[in-house]
Amino acid sequence: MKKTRNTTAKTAVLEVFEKSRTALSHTEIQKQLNGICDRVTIYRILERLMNDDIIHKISNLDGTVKYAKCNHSHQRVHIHNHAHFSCENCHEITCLENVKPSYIMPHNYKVKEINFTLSGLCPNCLNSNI
Amino acid sequence: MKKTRNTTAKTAVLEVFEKSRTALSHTEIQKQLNGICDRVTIYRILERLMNDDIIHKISNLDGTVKYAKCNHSHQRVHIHNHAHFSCENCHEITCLENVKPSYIMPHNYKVKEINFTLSGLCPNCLNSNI
DNA sequence: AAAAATATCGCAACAATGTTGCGATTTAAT
DNA sequence: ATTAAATCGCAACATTGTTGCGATATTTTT
Ligand SMILES: [Zn+2]
Ligand SMILES: [Zn+2]
Ligand SMILES: [Zn+2]
Ligand SMILES: [Zn+2]
Repeated sequence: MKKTRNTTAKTAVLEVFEKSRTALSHTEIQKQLNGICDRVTIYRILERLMNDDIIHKISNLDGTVKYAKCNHSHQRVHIHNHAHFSCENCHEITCLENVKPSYIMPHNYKVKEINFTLSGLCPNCLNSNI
Repeated sequence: MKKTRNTTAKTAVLEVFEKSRTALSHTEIQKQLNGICDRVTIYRILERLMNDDIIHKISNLDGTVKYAKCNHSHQRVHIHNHAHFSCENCHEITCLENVKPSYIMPHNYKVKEINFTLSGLCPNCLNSNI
């Protein structure tokens, strides 16, 4: 396994995540970075951060992909089994760290990862009475 | 609401779904149609079929999007709350009609749709001892 | 059956997102 | 300071999905 390095770009990306309450898409990250580095570099940084279990990927029903910081980084077995919420109005995606689905699988499947995304209206947009 | 029509292309797409045991991507459908119609037409047919609750969309963690026939088409309230399984080896995606997650949401969220996709190894690939 | 209305289609053009190769640069270890 | 390896920028490409518009096909009306 390669050893990852700390670079200016990587630090900048991490700061963007630190500042954000919600999950971020590649494009949103790029905008906030303000030209600090190339588009491709961001993709590569995101990949490294995922390998290092520092961020995780969230894939939404509409096909959009976002990333969020893991705030449980140092567990022995690192699994993202929490749910995510995607607001159809403001398009924000947030981690619901405390929402974990329970389910019963048929035999003969080996489950390694789950992706549980709920969509609808977030508290903000619900109150705005859309 | 527009009234949808039955066209050659639409019928052909439906036949492809009928023949398939697993969910299909736009590209896979296109290949099976063998040039019967344009790429764009397939997108438009898929959209119509989704509006008519004949197929549903499945979005995978790796960002790929597939479609599958609904085999519960004539319920009053049409919701896809079943899980899907995505095999990391053969990349097949199948509906697990009987697997439905239970979960507890915080207040103030209005959930309209869920997307629950599990990934790992399907029975076929598990037996092949990968 | 012919005419009118409208849903669908094909094509071309575009946009967004993600990937790859490679030489140049930066980082971390010696 | 030297060296090895990871990272970067750039250009080029691939894939996926969208839009506009004139042409075609289907359905409804007359
Ligand atoms: Zn919202
Ligand atoms: Zn999360
Ligand atoms: Zn498989
Ligand atoms: Zn399904």
